[in-house]
Amino acid sequence: MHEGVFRALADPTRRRILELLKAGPMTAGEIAAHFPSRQPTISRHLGVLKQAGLVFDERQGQYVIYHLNATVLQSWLQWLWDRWGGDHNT
Amino acid sequence: MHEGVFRALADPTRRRILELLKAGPMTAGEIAAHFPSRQPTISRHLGVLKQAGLVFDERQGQYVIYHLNATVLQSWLQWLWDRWGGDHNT
DNA sequence: TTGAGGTTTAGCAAAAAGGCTATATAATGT
DNA sequence: ACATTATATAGCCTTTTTGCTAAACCTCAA
Repeated sequence: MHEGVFRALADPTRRRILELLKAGPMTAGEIAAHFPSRQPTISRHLGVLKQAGLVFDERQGQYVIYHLNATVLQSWLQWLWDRWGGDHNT
Repeated sequence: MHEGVFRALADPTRRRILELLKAGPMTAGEIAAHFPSRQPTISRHLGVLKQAGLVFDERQGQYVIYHLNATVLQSWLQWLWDRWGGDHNT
């Protein structure tokens, strides 16, 4: 169920992308500008994140805006915690 | 810092190994017996988990007993939650 | 010291992941 | 229709990961 999430998070660049998006939505181009990798490379990372459900995109004119999918991230974290977390009472 | 953990958890077999060890320590052989893969293959997975700090081993005679390292797992989870978790008040 | 059981290491082949360039697609403005 | 900007896809190459077999390494018992 959360397999894609684990795989997606395995890459440091993808984790940094999520960190970026935590601050708010961003176009693909803006995201790419934060990394040394080429635009198509980042585009593919975004694809992996999207397929994992960690982000979603929204086309706005010629731009594609990426959003963090906090819900999926949260539910994954919850699932993790349930399985491996210790005594967090709630 | 937690890079090894992310990489280690990316593989489903390794995650299942951790699940197994949650129930208690186990010898390498016992662990391997739970999987279709060959024993050397599992041995290498154990090596990856060990390097990530997620398990530690203890030789007992000819056996090598693997333990889950709950501490490392916990601190990784904590770190995750601090970064991406929502409003868990504590 | 030899033998057997348990585990790891080496070395290889196949598959997956990541990066790049070139090209395609989408929307915009002229 | 055409050029321009933004993004995605294709195709290629290199590196990493994974699984296997064969061989080495440890420990125990005889």
